[in-house]
Amino acid sequence: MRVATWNINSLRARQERVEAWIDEVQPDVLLLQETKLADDAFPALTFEALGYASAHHGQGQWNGVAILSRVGLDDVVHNFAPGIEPDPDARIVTATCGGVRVSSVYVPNGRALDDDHYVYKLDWLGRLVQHVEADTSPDRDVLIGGDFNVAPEDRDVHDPTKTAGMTHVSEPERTRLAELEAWGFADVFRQHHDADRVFSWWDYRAGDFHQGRGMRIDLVMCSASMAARSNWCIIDRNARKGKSPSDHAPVIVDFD
DNA sequence: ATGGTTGTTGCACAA
Repeated sequence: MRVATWNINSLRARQERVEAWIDEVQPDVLLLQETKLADDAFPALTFEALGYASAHHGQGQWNGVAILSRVGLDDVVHNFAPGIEPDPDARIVTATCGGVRVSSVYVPNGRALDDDHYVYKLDWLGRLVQHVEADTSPDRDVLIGGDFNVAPEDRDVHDPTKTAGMTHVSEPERTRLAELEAWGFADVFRQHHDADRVFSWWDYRAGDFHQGRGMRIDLVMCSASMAARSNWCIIDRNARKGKSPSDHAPVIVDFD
């Protein structure tokens, strides 16, 4: 089973590219973030024609997450699981696909360490742990993929001296990721690669992509059984090239 | 050099 996650920074602006990429990569499950669409504008019929069932949790102008699956799609939960304080933003959707409990997440950016949005980000990551506790169990096949807006380690940013004091690298954010790992998740990219400075996001500005200035903030977090089944993981940086790319590259994982 | 770009029921704000 091939699972991929991709922050496409507006599905409307990226539809053609996304379809071409699906045709080339043939994911069984594709998690999308930042669709920037309301639910009634999500092109479910287009994806259905390509062989994918879909679940979308959107709000319009900003945010919006989706799951596409050609291996079944059941038991959809929009937002956090019942009983957890709902997020007014559309940032998480969960479904069971091919026997795996899958979530597509778009973690709040945080903006700056002294911004209220950063407090919201930390709280959101805490609620994500509550969500998996309520929704599933670490001894099951569980996968959360998406834009975590956190670089797990200094080797995941181009120059830690330049990002010090900024969001995405702060200790409280990394501690929240560690809490997810304590629950039972592993950052599956690191099961397969030790290399430093492999990125999934590059700012559009200042030629950052071509200068190699990015961060690895798009993660696939897997429960132990899924991590054991994973046999290959790449970040498809080719998808960041060319005309009108997203500022994120997809992460692809294959499972036995 | 605190620069630059992309997206949106845009004309400011989020990333």
